[in-house]
Amino acid sequence: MNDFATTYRTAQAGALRASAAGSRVRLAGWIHRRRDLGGLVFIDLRDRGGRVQLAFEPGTTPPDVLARARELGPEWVIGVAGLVRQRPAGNLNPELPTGEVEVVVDALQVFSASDTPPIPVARGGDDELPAEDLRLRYRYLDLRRDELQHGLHVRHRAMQCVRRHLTSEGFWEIDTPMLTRRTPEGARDYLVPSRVHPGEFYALPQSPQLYKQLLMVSGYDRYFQIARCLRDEDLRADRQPEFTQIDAELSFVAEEDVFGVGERTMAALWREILGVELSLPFPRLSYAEALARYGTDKPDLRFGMEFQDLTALLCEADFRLFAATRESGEQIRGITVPGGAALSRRELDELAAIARAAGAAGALWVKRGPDGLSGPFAKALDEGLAGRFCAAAGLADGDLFVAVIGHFRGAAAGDLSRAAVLGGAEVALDALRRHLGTRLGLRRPDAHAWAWVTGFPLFEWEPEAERVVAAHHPFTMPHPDDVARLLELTSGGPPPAGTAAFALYREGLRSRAYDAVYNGNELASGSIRIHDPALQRAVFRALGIPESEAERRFGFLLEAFRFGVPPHGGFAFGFDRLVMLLVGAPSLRDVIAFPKTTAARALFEGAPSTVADDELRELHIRTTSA
RNA sequence: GGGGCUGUAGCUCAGCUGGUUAGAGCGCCGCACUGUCACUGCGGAGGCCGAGGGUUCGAGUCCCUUCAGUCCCGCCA
Repeated sequence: MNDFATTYRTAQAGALRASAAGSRVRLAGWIHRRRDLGGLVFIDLRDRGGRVQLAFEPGTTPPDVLARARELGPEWVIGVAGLVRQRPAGNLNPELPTGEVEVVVDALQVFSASDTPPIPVARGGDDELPAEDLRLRYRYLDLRRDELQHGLHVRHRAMQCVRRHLTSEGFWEIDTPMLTRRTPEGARDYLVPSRVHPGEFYALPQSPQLYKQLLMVSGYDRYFQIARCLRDEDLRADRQPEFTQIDAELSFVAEEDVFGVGERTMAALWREILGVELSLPFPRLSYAEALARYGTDKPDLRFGMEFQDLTALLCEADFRLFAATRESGEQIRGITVPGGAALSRRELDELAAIARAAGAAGALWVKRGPDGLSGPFAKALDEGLAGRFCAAAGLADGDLFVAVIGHFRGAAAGDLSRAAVLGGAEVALDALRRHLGTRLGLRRPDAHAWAWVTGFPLFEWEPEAERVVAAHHPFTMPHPDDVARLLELTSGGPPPAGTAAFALYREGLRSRAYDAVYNGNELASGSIRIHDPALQRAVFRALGIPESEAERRFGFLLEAFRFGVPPHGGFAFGFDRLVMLLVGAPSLRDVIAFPKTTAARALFEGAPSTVADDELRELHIRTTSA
């Protein structure tokens, strides 16, 4: 056990407890707050371990020390020596772990003074935080606060926990290059100019994807890395330009093997950090099922309120909007909200606005009270239809039903009309489901609803470019039931383009890609990879990538695959997001020591920055603006 | 690339339909105070109202541009 004793101190200030009473200590740290009562001065001394009260009192503290204590300001770094003693009865501070003791100081040394801090470190309970730009500009001060220190402590513990666990499952931690080759697919790369090769650039890795597959080819069997990844894309509260992944890859595995490793790792984390025992295995949910039941590939499974398709029933009603679906082929889907009839009229009106904001034409609601149904379309249901509607929707007294009309994705594969592909009424109903879940307190922070979502589509359609792209990445193994169809569609002939490509997409081919979802957050994704060169060629052909181009882009991986590839697959968990959720922080910035702003600027050190012309010349770079 | 919100004292904020000397709390400085722990009391200093332009007799307030932060859509294989 480390007691933090050094040349400057005998103990950590924040670690003092009643058991230390009676002993002499030397402490060092920052002045958190000073309370000068005239004859008597109290100072809260802070170090990484917490805070302890120092008492400067006449009689014990020498007069010159007491006088100098009056001159000290917040955030000065001092060292003191004195006696730890039990606080007088009635003067304990139950708020502080050190609150039973105090240190009566008899010697004081100032290591360094501090200017008045531009942002406060010691805050009052309900003070607002300073503006984000100031917090980032003075990050070293913000990091002194308990909340951020706690976030980084949990981050450290989580990292060690993951390393310990994966090591126990036979994984080797292997690091991979930061200077790598640009990949045209996917996110924008950060580029690094080469000085020795004029006009050539490295790219910083978006992920160690290709390297970890090469490690499998090399026979390393089980690899992991807590990997830094960099993507030059626009940011969000939960997206930073550089971020950290728990990246792992295994050989000779199928989905279930990968899921087992992933969920045992998460179970270890939740146990270590939250003391919560996750229930294993996580539920598995197909992508199609997730879309049909929740309208999203990352459903919040802490509560029900599943989508119900009542098109056939409701289009019988004497209601123009419903009847119109017989012509348009749109669907009427909705959710039953238990106890939702208690919502105010104002809240009910708000629902349509939420649906519109999410791209739907609106939302319709009906509630069931003691006197039957009421709401916008209640009158359109005659007694018989109303009865069948309540039975079908499971609508009990006090419940609310909210419906959205439109084209819903997630119908059976093969039923993907073009409108359904591009539509997205499910987005609106998902927004309503999440809104109502929050409103009714169903998204409890102490509930831990994990799931693996499987069988993601193999391809996505890019409408602007009129082409098919890999939904996950081009090395993702197609779903076994869809391989035959893929080979059939891509056998011979030129790569499909335009309508031929769209027809291929419309097949709804599935892949062996999967996500881990937690309380409505996507926290990991991965896949079983292709290890069969013929199948890989078929996928490239489907993607419209000629062999020569595939060779140019991914040559080193394809070449490696000619020399014996094991079946393999893996996952990557978003580590920053995990930590953010584990500590309940509102932003990724609170669990990263030195984060960037949403404009990808580093306010503390001032990056990015301009570079002198002669330095640019050395890198063979000429800029066109700024 | 698009949209919303924010920018007034070191910090957090108020400042009405445009009106004379721009306020509060915290912090800071000074004085008093022997059991405080967001100490308390009294006094004081502190403002280019993000920047630039415009409208007006007059702009913190209205308009345009721009910068910064933030949230969202697009984007993020």
